This record gives sequence, structure tokens and C-alpha cells, in this order.
Amino acid sequence: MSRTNFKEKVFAMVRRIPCGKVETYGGIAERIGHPGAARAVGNALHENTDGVRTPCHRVVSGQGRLAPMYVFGGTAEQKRRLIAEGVEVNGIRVDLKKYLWKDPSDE
DNA sequence: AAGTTGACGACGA
DNA sequence: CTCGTCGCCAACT
Repeated sequence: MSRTNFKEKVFAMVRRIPCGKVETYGGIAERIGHPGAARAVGNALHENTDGVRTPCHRVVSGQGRLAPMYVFGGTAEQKRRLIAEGVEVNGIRVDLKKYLWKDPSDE
């Protein structure tokens, strides 16, 4: 019941991320009911070649680091998109303290 | 069915 | 702070 929907849940979560905010793989995994499945989350996003529809560039690692192997155009492209949305990207790192998306309804 | 891979996370050096 | 290893889960071969 969740196995097949796993990726679907991840995609839905990524789409829920508001502009100018970022979310971590582990955070998404935990929200969809699969804590610790951060790897599986990243794997699912890798399959998503529809970056236009799913803002996978808003998804970063737990330490605020961008994807080391971003499919579309590499970390540089992802960084570019984040900056374009108002996210301050330092090298390959973003300020999770300021840009990490938190849903007030979830808390 | 079993083994390996992969856009990760945490811990140790 | 950076690099290396083990452990996590789901998907692929």
C-alpha cells in the first residue's frame, strides 16, 4: 500500500515546497511515513526528469548541500534555480536555518 | 529470489 | 571543517 505510492508521495511533497524554500531528503521521507528512507527519496527524484513540474532543485541534503549529481545541469544549475527563487546558496550549501521549509500544519 | 546500486544520514578519524 | 565507513530503504538487473 505504500511501496508503489512511495515515489508518488515524494513527488507530491516536492511539489508542495513553496518558492524560496528548500526541503531535505530525510525530511520528505519522514513526512511521507518512511523515516530513514532518505536514499529511496533521492532515488525517486532521480527518476523525475520533469524538473519543470517537480521543483526537485528545492530538495537538498540534510546538511543543506545541493545534489552532487543533479541530472538536469549539475549542481550549478540547481544552485542557479534556488538563487532565482530567493534562496541564498553558498557554494553548494544553503542556509537550512532560514530556507528549510516547515509546514506549520504538520507541527 | 538474491545481489548490487543510488540525488542520503549519522558517526568516527 | 573535510574525508571515510556503516547503516538505512526502495528500485533495478
